[in-house]
This record gives sequence, structure tokens and C-alpha cells, in this order.
Amino acid sequence: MAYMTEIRLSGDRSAWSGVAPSTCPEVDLEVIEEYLQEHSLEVQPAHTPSSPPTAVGQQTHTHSYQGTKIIENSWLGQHPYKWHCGSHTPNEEYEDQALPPAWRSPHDNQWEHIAYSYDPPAYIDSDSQSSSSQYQEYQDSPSPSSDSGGRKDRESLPLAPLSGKRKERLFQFLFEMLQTPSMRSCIWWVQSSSGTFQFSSQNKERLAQLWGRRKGNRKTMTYQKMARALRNYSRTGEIQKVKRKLTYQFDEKTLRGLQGHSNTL
DNA sequence: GCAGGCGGGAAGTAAA
DNA sequence: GTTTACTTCCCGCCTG
Repeated sequence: MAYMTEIRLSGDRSAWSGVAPSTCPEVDLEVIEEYLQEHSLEVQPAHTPSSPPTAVGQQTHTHSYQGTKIIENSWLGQHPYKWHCGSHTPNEEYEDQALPPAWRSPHDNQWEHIAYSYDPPAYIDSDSQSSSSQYQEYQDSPSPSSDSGGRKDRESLPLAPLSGKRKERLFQFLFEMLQTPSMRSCIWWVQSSSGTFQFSSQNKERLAQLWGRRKGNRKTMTYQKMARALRNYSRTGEIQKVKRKLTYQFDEKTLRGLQGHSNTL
């Protein structure tokens, strides 16, 4: 499956430009980092990248980039924070809709994670939004996920309801970053419908540092180390490496689970 | 040849 | 004490 996509992608290089964003909004990232350091994470970047990179197969949804964007992150209740990427308080729509991909408390038998107030996300391909509420299906069907050895973990993916508080997983973090417009200079969808994403060779270290800080690592996280963790995902199948520099692909089910949460809750 | 990226083994760590 | 999910280090290979 992953390879089918890979073949498709590599077979049409021109169509999958996966072009690295030219802009490098370091300011945003530094603000974020500073923000993380202070443990009270609230960011109001002056602006999002002047010309947000548009990944292949990714139509720009004009309605999303100018509105207020709020990412409320409860990270298992450890580091609650919000990222304000707009200028007005967003809570009205936030409260009205059951939409936000909130990764709720495990106690609610739901994921606990993040919530966005915009709908639909601009950074998701139109085709990827059709995934809607497949999380249920994902949850309920033990399904033949174990198509090969080493896949037993798939059935116990953290996408399933958790019995207790669970640490945030790297792929969840990456998915969140992919949904965060201000992070597009670090990571972006190459083809969101297939779950293919790419790191910026310029800013991958920043993203890694962000991950390391979020995890509270003692040492600085580097892309190399983060990529090592990503390679471990290939054993469980959650993320596969695509034969293209700095490019990876979410497993179909992992992606469905992630999208299900970002689209239906 | 070199730098950057990749692949993976192995040992360590921290939380559940 | 065990398991999980990384983290850290390291070495070798590949590619542009």
C-alpha cells in the first residue's frame, strides 16, 4: 500500500513537487520555542508565512487562513496551552461545534489531545476530508491489521481508547504539526490524502527540538534522533519511509485514526 | 571526496 | 519487575 503510493509519487515527479517552502518563518518558531520554555504556551505570530506552502494535491482553502486558529493542547493534561494564530478570541465557534479534533481525556474513552477551531483545516486536501468518522471503524474493527510480523502492535495502537493516561506519541505530534499552519516551514503534507509528508531540510532540526522540548528530554532532540524513532515506526507500520528525502507516510489506519479525530470530534 | 540523509543495532531511560 | 515508546550513540551505506 505504502509502496503503491510511493510508486505513484515517484512515477510522477512533476506532479508531486513536495517543494520545500521557500519562506523560513524563524520568528514563529522561536516564539514557539520561547513559549514552550516558559511553560505557558501562547503564541501570536505576527503573521503566518507570507506564502504558505501548498503541498501537492493540496488545495488552498481560502477560508481557513485568515480566521482565528486556535490549537488547544492538553497533552495529557501536562502542558495545557493554546496557540493563537489569529487576532480575535475564537471561543464562540469553538464551543458551538463538536468539531474540534479534541483528543479527549482517556477517561472519556476518547483520545486526549488537541483541538482546532477552524473548519475545515486548510492544510488538508479536500479529498482527505472525506475520511470523516472512520475512527469508530478503526476502533471497532480488530481487522486484519496484522498482515505481517511485527504488526501485533497495530491492534494496540494508542489510537484506541486508552485505559490510563498515555504519553504523547511522536506520530501524534507530527500530525498536529502538520495541521498547524505556522509549522509549514518545518513540515508539510506532500499528499495528505495518502498521509505523505515531508520535513524541511532547513527547519527539520527546529521541529525536532520542539519535539524534544515537548517530551522534556534532557538533551536537545535532533532530526537524526527523531528520524530514528520514525524508523522504528516502520516496524509497527504506523509510519513508513518513502523513497524520497525527508519524506514519510502515515499508515492508512494510523492516518484514518488521526483524521477521524481531527474531523469528527 | 564530502555532506546530508538513511538504516539499523544496541543500550539506556522514564513512565505506565 | 515488565512493557512500551522512545532516546541516545554509533557505524556503515547510499546519493547528489
